[in-house]
Amino acid sequence: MRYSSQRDTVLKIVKAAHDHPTADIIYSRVRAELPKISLGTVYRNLHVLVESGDIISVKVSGGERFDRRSDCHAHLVCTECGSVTDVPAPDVEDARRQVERTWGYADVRANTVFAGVCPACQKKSRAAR
Amino acid sequence: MRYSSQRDTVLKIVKAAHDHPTADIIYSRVRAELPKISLGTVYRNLHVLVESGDIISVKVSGGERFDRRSDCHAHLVCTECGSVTDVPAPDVEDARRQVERTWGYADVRANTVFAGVCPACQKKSRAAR
DNA sequence: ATGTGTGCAAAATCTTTGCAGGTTG
DNA sequence: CAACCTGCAAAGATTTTGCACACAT
Repeated sequence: MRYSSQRDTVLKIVKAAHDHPTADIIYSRVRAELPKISLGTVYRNLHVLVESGDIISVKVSGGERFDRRSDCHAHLVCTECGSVTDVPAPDVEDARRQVERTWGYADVRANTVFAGVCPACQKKSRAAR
Repeated sequence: MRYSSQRDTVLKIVKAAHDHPTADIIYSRVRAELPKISLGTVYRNLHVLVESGDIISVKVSGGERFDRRSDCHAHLVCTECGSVTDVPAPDVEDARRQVERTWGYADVRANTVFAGVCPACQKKSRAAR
């Protein structure tokens, strides 16, 4: 993996983000520093960075989002507004190992996603009635 | 929700499937019985059926897949071939309640996805070397 | 009759890729 | 220099939607 200012900036932007941005949002933030960068390059670098483990990708309804934290944690998604929040990961190590053993899968990683309605959206839907 | 043969058939096909098919695969299976059905109708009905709780949708890399089972269980995804398998859900009830309480979210549901390399793909990648 | 559901096709997303030229080591 | 990376734009893939007509209740 070779140095490039584009990759460097993409990484910096994701590491600075606390809102699990989409590729498109990352694109617009990176453009503030590198106005000539292309969306294709952003996608290519995001995937390289996921591959290298510097960042992680979270699949939720609405598409792929990127996460500055690469350590073990779970996500809490609002089903109304789509916001994503980091939360501590529950311990599923026993289940993980059991799945690995029982189904013969290799390198099994576990991923927990909680989904519900965030306080702001609860308020909004109460007001609508 | 009103009756239609299209919705009825989509539901029947998903309930009969054990392979977590994509919308497109469901489309082709439904067409065996209803050759005139359109892909748009399949999408519309899949979402209605998810909404009503008859089936569930699983988001994995590569898109949305649909699951005949609507009861509590987890998924095991192969990162190579993308196959999806049902596995027993680990107990994350304590964590779920804690998230609900701590972040003030309503109706929080938990979802666990395990990802690894399936036995068949392990074999394939060993053969490649 | 009335409101839902459908087929069709166009459009809207979102993501990937071929290519020619630039950059890094 | 050789391998890698980029910008651009076109192509892909997937999902949604407007419309006029049909069907269920």
